[in-house]
Amino acid sequence: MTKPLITPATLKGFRDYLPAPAMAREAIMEVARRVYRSYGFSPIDTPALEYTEVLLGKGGEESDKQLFRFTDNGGRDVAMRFDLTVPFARFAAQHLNDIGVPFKRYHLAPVWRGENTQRGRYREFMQCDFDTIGTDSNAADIETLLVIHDLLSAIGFERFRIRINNRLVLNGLLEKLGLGDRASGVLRALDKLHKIGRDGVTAELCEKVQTTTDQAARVLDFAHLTGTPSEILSRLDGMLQGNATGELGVARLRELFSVASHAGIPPERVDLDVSIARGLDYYTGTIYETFLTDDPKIGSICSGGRYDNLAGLFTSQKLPGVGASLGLDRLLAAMESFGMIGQASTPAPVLVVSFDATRVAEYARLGRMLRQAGINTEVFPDSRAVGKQLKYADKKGFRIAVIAGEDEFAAGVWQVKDLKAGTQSRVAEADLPSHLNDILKPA
RNA sequence: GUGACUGUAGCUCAGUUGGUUAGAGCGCCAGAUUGUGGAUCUGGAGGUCGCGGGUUCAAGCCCCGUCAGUCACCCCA
Repeated sequence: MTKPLITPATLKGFRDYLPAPAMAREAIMEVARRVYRSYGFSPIDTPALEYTEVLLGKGGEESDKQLFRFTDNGGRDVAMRFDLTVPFARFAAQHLNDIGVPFKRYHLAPVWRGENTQRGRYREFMQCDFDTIGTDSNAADIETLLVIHDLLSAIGFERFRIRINNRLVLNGLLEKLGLGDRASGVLRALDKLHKIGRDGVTAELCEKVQTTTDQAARVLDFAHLTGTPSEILSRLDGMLQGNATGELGVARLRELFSVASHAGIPPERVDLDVSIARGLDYYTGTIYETFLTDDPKIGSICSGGRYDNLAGLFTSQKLPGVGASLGLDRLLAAMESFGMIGQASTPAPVLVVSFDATRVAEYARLGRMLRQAGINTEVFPDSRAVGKQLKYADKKGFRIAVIAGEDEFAAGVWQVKDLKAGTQSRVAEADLPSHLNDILKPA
């Protein structure tokens, strides 16, 4: 009588990571940590599960519907976080006395959304957030742009565009048009300009948002501004003249593009795009979206913006801030389609072949010696045929095999086989670390 | 959440108007090669046709449900 087998399966939108993609993911996380730390952001962590009331109502109705929500065994109404920003708001309010302001933190962690899946859209995915809270200064907005740029650049991307806008500009225009009360509907329609085009947006504005055709036309004229940031900004000066909100937005954008240029950000990587609005309701100032030139369909892979009052739900203390989030799993899906994920499934470049079963101690000792020299090394556990072990090394993506049998032990040397070059040489043990490093260095 | 398409070996796929033991390439395992991977040759293993029902003498193929993936909408990383 055999036990019925359980079908091994993962839930819709939840995925396993095999070694090669898992290593790519960890590598990106290490880059993100390094870049964030280089700007002085500190790590924090928060629980995956929160009281539902903490998460509800902050990201709008849509995110409420997407919550993984249930009653725990103690009868509490709980939910899994759907982003890292709302838990951060709770965290900031709760620990304000300890953290002080301004406060800069980064947070790399999975989040969960019960929405329909697609390539690059999962129900569990990793976000890499960084935020600066407790300051209104435009310097923080500018720094956010620099971080996004340095991050993508450090991951290895060259062809990407950061699209920037400022909600103050949009709000100023809407005030002038008498649409201030319908801002979110207008912004939502406008955000689709790149997708559904001018006529589509006009239709949505007139039908869903109930604007007049004249209002819709003026919104679209505005949204269709193209050119360099400074060209667009001069046009905006005229369009928003006399509106304090709009003028402030333009001034902040002007400073941002100017500083970015002085800081050496390549101009082809930053766009001023007055049509982007972001869905999330809590952004109030600068807005960022990042698209890969070679895979725009996968969506924004790093987005964020400025908000006036992060923690208003939790404290009367006003906490303005600005930040952004890298969508790690979405980025990884894009990298996979570019063939940017390596095929190696081992983090060790060196395999010590177990040639002679009576020399287990020698192989183990060598492995330790190489590790102490900073070279990741695996010792094959079984004394199988050398050919088998080399085949294993080849398949797993080891760069070097170190081999020794009776002859080598007698001569006091090791055979070093470069699996990629196909070359082999006899090396005295004392010279081994430097010899191996010479082979590994270019990679 | 709404709508559409797809699901056959580890992978990519073929499979006639429904018709007997479901095929190929690649990969995998073994051998040629008992001290050396990638190439070549020979042999071999591997399939509940996503899963569950239904129609039929007969279902990989038709119908319903379900799960998963993809695409669009919505939303967004």
